[in-house]
Amino acid sequence: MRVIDLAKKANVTSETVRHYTRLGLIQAQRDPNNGYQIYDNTAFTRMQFIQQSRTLGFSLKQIEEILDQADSGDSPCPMVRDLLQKKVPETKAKIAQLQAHLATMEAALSNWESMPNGTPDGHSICCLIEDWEDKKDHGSDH
Amino acid sequence: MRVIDLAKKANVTSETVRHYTRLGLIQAQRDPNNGYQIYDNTAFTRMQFIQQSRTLGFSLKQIEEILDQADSGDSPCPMVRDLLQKKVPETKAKIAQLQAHLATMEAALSNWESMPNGTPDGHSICCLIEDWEDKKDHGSDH
DNA sequence: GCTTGACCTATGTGTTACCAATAGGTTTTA
DNA sequence: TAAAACCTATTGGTAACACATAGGTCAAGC
Repeated sequence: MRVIDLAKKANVTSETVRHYTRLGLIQAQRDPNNGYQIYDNTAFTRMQFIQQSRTLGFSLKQIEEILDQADSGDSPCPMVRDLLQKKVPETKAKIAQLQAHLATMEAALSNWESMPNGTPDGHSICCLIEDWEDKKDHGSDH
Repeated sequence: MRVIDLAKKANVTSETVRHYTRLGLIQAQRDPNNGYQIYDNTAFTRMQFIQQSRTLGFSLKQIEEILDQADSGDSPCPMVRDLLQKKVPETKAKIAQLQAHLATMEAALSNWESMPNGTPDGHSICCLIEDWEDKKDHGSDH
């Protein structure tokens, strides 16, 4: 398989295949005639594995570690379990933050419905944001 | 005020102040003696405004547009309202995605409790991820 | 008077996971 | 045979800074 064949098979762009190859996540042989990258089914399997892992929220760096561990003969499973167990609370925190964020936006929008569009006068930049500002000091962002 | 004074007053790092200055979000005079940046209270007001806007989820690029519009004498309020109204559904979508993600992770973790740590044999990289893979095909991740 | 430490300057690099553009070589197809 | 579609490697872009570099400035203490 050449770049585009693997890309189509794995349903990604050619750039993504090249990117993973550059990072060493998948391996390729070289066609001696023209220097093209040649991929085999192992590469496709790894592509699938990478996509599974990305769906689970792993970064490419973490995936690299998982693959390295597997390549060196050790079972990456305990590591994977650990990583996921750490990701769960992180994801929960992110969700909570976004939800707080959303509440802030919706509160601002409903507050603003009754407010005029102030024309800047040198003191105020946007009365909507500045007036809303008085009502906070209880939500911490980050 | 010098960089660090404004930074302390606005509760950010000096780097952030310099960053905003480089982007033109806040303005500074130069001390003719040594070339240091000198900030006045307008800069502090804008720093506060920027932080308010960031809390509301605006990007620096959007904030730049808001400030530009205010600086050129137009009220940015309608634009701000529009931007926020667009952000609300985006944020809801992000939350939904993260929640789906979380459910995937938790399902994987509970599925894996009963599974062994496979040692890689050349066919399997991490049985946990690969076995779990069979059970999907119904959740689309972006 | 001089060193130390804390500050300042500008610039460049790193972060994430790619995408896009460049410039050039190769293969396929009409 | 020429154009279209592919390949190569390298570079720069994305967001919002953090950090490092190399050098200049300034206050205080010895």
